[in-house]
Amino acid sequence: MLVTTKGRYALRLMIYIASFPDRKVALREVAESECMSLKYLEQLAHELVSCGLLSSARGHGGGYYLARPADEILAGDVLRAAEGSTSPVACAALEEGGEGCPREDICSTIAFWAGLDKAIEDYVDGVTLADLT
Amino acid sequence: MLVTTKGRYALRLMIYIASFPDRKVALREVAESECMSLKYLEQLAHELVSCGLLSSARGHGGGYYLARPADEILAGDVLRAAEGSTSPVACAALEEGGEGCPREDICSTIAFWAGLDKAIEDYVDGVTLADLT
DNA sequence: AAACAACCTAGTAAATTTCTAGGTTTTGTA
DNA sequence: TACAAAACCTAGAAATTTACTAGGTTGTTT
Repeated sequence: MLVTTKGRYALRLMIYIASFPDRKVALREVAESECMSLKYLEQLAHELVSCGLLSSARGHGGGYYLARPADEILAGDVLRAAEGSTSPVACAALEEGGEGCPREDICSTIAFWAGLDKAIEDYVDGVTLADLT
Repeated sequence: MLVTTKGRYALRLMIYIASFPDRKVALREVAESECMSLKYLEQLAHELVSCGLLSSARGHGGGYYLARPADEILAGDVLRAAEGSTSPVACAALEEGGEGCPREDICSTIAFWAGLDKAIEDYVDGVTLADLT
């Protein structure tokens, strides 16, 4: 499965936050409303902050808010932040700048996987968070 | 990852067999040539037979061969046979004839996942085994 | 009869994912 | 200034899935 629970949670979290553009959103609220583990959400939200998708305010009354306007955040950005990659296969030759798979020259499937990768990227990068909210 | 080792092995196995259209191919040969576990290949090949993609001949001199011409076997057929599905998420609402996810009516991401699913299906069903051989 | 190859069933080891646990630091508010 | 609420941080456990192994049986050709 290309997208795990983590990726789906990340997208739901981002959509939830995006639906309240005028205030900060505390994870406690998201956890209750979306039936997700608060502790898991905390880890996830932190990763999304690291990737520059969310900003946060600590302390009482704090919470998370979008780091950019919803129409400038791609679904692909969220999935890559959560999943690390949206690539359908773990094949070194598909990674940019990588050293490449030792079978690369004899592997007839590289181009096929690269094409699949592109089809997926094109789709997830064609939808913004604003489209989903 | 949408496609696991199993799916990649399945495709490589099918391509290998397709590259010898005039004879049966024993798995021992594939295992040695492609550096794959014979026992794992046996299980995999059996599944591909069950799904109607391969035919087999037992006994000395036996082996596997394509059940249909290579240009009538889609990459998607192979991946679905090996992976069970190529759907990027395990979301009941995406399965045909399923009962649907309990969050379906309030889940804003269903359509997004369905679209991703379609993008993937369109790609993998647009490539035949003959294209890869 | 012997060799070879598909077929079959179980189980195990490794990896990954999901989630829990128990904190600390920071900030607003009474 | 105490307190409550919230983000931040680290470690690890539980559950699941994946990849692979093990040891056979059955069928076919030579």
